[in-house]
Amino acid sequence: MRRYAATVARRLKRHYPDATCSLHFRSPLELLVATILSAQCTDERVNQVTPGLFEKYRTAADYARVPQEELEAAIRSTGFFRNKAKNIRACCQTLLQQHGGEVPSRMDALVALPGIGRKSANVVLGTAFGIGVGVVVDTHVTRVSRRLGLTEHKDPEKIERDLMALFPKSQWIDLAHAMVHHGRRICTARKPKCGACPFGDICPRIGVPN
DNA sequence: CTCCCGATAT
DNA sequence: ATATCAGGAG
Repeated sequence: MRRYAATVARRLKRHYPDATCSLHFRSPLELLVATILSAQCTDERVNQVTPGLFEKYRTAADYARVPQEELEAAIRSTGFFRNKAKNIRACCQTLLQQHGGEVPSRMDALVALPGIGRKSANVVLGTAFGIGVGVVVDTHVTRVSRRLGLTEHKDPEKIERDLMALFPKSQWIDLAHAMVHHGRRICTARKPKCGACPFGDICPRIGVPN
């Protein structure tokens, strides 16, 4: 299984060598906000909203004092806009009260923020700070990992443990980015392009829908 | 488990 | 019409 995982890692690296976070951001705070917006929403849609958002609100203090309805209107098209606006505001209020207005670079502090779960914390740690304390397990990583037979689990935290056991820590950040890109381009949820898949010869679920 | 929710592909 | 999109909270 470890040998198989190494093969998967090598091919992912070969086919998605420049895979990186596709959310647009210039600071840990911008990535934190973009990550909250990305829940059940395409990164492409988030990237249409964030330029105007980041121009208008620059600091945690800006988000902490913006009226709820004003922020809702600015992020409406990303869906779940009431929850997301509430979380961004509460999140930034906590940043001001407990972290000097800065985004913390520790897992325990990040997951304690309202609206930030383990997945979002892993995104911020890995992409903004270069710290791979875990593996980002989102909808794409879940689907790709299961189809490739790297895990049998459905619970993201159990999938994360399986991936952490199968791949060396040095690969965790790039691994998730590559899997996300693979999940978007080839191993799609609805109609996977198995004919064009680089794992066509080794995938246990090649041609098997869902 | 349910709810939150708009935009897009199928 | 329905499934899905870099989820999280109650």
